[in-house]
Amino acid sequence: MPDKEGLIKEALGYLLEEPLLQEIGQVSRYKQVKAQEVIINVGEEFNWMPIVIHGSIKVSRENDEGNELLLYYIEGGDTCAMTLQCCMRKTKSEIKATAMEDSELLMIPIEKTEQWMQDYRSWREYILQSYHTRLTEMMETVDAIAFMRLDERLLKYLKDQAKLLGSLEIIHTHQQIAEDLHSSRVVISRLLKQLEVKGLLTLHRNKIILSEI
Amino acid sequence: MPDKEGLIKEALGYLLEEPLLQEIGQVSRYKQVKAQEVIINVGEEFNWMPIVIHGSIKVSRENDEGNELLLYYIEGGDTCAMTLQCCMRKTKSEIKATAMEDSELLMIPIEKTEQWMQDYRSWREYILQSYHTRLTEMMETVDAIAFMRLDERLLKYLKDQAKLLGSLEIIHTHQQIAEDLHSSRVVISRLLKQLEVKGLLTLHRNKIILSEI
DNA sequence: TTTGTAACGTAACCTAGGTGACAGAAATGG
DNA sequence: CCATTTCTGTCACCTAGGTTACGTTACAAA
Repeated sequence: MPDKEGLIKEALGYLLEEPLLQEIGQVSRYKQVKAQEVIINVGEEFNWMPIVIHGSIKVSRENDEGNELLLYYIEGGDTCAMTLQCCMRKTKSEIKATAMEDSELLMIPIEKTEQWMQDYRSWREYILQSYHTRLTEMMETVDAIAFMRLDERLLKYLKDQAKLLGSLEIIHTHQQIAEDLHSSRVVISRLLKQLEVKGLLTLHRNKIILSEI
Repeated sequence: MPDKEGLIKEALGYLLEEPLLQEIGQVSRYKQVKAQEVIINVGEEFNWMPIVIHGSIKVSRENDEGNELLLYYIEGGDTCAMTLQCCMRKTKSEIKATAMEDSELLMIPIEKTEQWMQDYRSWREYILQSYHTRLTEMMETVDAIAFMRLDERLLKYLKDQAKLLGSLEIIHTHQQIAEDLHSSRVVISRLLKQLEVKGLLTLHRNKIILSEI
């Protein structure tokens, strides 16, 4: 177990009040997840509210027919409001959360969150801000699906990944990308090849290297 | 001016605490809007948080190139969390809100909302519930755009409208429908004709009559 | 009654993207 | 080393939906 208090302070110190940080230190559970690990799946119930203190999480939607679509990412310091609500109303999750890299989470027992809404102004703002960020990102997602062409979405996807993981090398198969964008492998291969011809990236097995962000 | 206290009690009485209802009565402004009236537009700032007490509001996204897309509806008793946040952070609206029928709104001054978050449990729950509902509806919208075919979306759209306005007669031109679904008039006419041939509806000038909900 | 206009119908055509099929290249595991 | 799997490239083909174009209705105003 690393220095939990230190990690909390580092990740959340600029967002939350000191006494709240201490409470978090007392009641939260520290958890490490490996890259590609599924943290929550559609239909599951969940009694802890996760806060990402290090790493990044991919949140996607999956419907009954197995169609999948990437919705947004959660980075260090963020939480997932959708999960929060899933906890508080004791409803089932409508989303799937997957670690994009090895990450560290704080798990907060839900019974605390309601109390903190009452006691801490910074907690209220944190939660509301989280909801707002998620809604805004959902809008961007809607924009992308509704208004952009697949090749533009693909390029945006690659650049987002690069920014998030801080590397121009994207370790993915075409199949994985196709799933995130809800397309098919053949189409992704085709469009990637076009982007390569334009000089925007180079293709390798399991790996794509962007020329620039 | 109608009996504002009565309206408030009727629309929000089962959601909010009595003392809060009284405060709302004191500080809110009552506003009537006509059908098709634009309540908020993209890029505008807004200093009041609206609560719909009667009628229904259509919320849509519009981007720089003038592309439009229907996101969700707000019905009686609901508020628009996106607007709330737009107020609290003093940021510009990312959405457009249009009255679908003659409607009545309560306008709450934003400086109250933060205070109420502290004082009233029912207010906190109301706001969080609103955010959650909006997020859930955004997910449904994403599902629809990403996974459904246009004819299915069109039928869903018509049924949603019928349910919302409580009538099988939908007063819209094909052009208006095309804008809400981000398609083109020709395509909508084509698909409507197909649905008519299948016996699911009948077509008239400015009007579509559904066979059933 | 005529005339102008907004709404609707429909045909011909185009393109983005999905599908199936198959071959070659790269890794992996005995 | 070979065998197997996994990934990628690239055919040919199909379909949903967008676009252009133009005619036909319905209705309102004069």
